[in-house]
Amino acid sequence: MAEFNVDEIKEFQSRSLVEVIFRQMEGMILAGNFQPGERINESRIAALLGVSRAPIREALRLLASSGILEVRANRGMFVRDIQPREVDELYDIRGALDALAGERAAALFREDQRPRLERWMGEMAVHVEAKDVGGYYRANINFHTAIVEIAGNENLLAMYEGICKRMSLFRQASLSLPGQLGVSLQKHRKIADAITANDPAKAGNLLRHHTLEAKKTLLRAIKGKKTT
Amino acid sequence: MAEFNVDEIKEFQSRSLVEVIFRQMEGMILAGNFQPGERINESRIAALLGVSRAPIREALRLLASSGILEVRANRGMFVRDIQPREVDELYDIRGALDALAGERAAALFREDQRPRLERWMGEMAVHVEAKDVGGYYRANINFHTAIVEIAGNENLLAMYEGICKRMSLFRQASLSLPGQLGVSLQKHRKIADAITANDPAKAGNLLRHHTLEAKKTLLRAIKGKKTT
DNA sequence: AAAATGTAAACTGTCGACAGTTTACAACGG
DNA sequence: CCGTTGTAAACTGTCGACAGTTTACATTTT
Repeated sequence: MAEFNVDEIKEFQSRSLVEVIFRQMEGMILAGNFQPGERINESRIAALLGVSRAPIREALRLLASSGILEVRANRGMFVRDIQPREVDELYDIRGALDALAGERAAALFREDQRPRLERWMGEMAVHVEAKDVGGYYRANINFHTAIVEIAGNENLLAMYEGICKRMSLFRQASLSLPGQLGVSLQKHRKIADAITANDPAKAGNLLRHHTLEAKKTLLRAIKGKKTT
Repeated sequence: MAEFNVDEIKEFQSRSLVEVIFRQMEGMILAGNFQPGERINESRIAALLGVSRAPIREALRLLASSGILEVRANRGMFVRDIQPREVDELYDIRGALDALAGERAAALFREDQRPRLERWMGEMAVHVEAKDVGGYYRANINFHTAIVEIAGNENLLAMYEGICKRMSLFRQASLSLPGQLGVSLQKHRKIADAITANDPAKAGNLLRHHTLEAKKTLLRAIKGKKTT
């Protein structure tokens, strides 16, 4: 565990305390400040944030229900250690949601939304050029999330983001990326084109296929390396 | 609000208190003991269950994150009042998950799982005969849930059940059922056959189409009646 | 009579403390 | 030297109480 960004904590007034704590903790866990498997010490966090344990516990329970933490009775909350088996499951779900999002996005797309897609296409290209795997990973997620946003289904967006967050807890999440960098760009180009051409069926199928491929590549990379 | 089933509360030992409260409250809300829009009074529930407010609050926060309750700052938790707009969203998501589940279930199906599907097929038939809309609604959900279980993806199952629970909060959820009763049985027969024949593509397509149809029927029924 | 204002009750948000369990560790026995 | 047992520290789970906000109601004003 590591330093706290106490700045945001001060914005008491509007948001409720547990929401602020929730966001703060989520950010820190996803940023890697806590290791998977590590226990979260309620008292310590309460002391660091200068609040009592009650709101901390409520926030942690929220993180547990979103799949980022794990509750063990009388032992506390632990950062979840996502296993390949679960990544497999999550990828399948993400694929189904991606396909739905692609269909709806293609159906609803309007020209003024084009920059929201092209922005991330551009960023991905830059990161491929620079061989910046981390940057590419983020731009890639942002691209897909933009599609879900355009799909205009708030519940879908919430679930999608939840799945992405959980998957990012998987230690070797970006293991398969290096090999994909080149091919990936062209696939995303086609996806963006199908959406901007208002072709739901095509966008849906491309996305379904794309996510399935990504999953296979990752799982193959894991079995190849066995780095744990 | 109404009576409490205090029986289950006694099983302290194994499960944690907030889990018991969570299940208890969830059951009561879904059973209709609380009206959509109604406020949940923490103190009253704490008194009724004979515990303090702390575990109650943690359980309620969980229910809020699962979409059953709504948090309003400094005003408390309210039973969510699901609107047609959101049912529309949830149906689309459920459709995508149904299709995925159908594909995976058809791929993984083994003969010894047949009774799990046929049981609910039988129940649906009985309820159609008796024109018992409520019973049919439950058997129908159980049938689809059985498919998701056979798909063998625990995360998918959790999400699926979450969506079904939220949809059941929609007041006119069963509005469209009466008209469907007859046709529906044959459709489900085909779905079950595709799964037991290990035909993923067919099962997936049938389910996708089926859910879409159900959504259209319901939304049409709502607009027709406008009963709110 | 309707609107505005002020006040008390009700309720949520947060806190500090205690009870019960788990964990870490030292003393003991093989 | 290794395993066992017992004890203390650490931590979670729960509680009762208080502070601050919202809500309901009675009073006043137009």
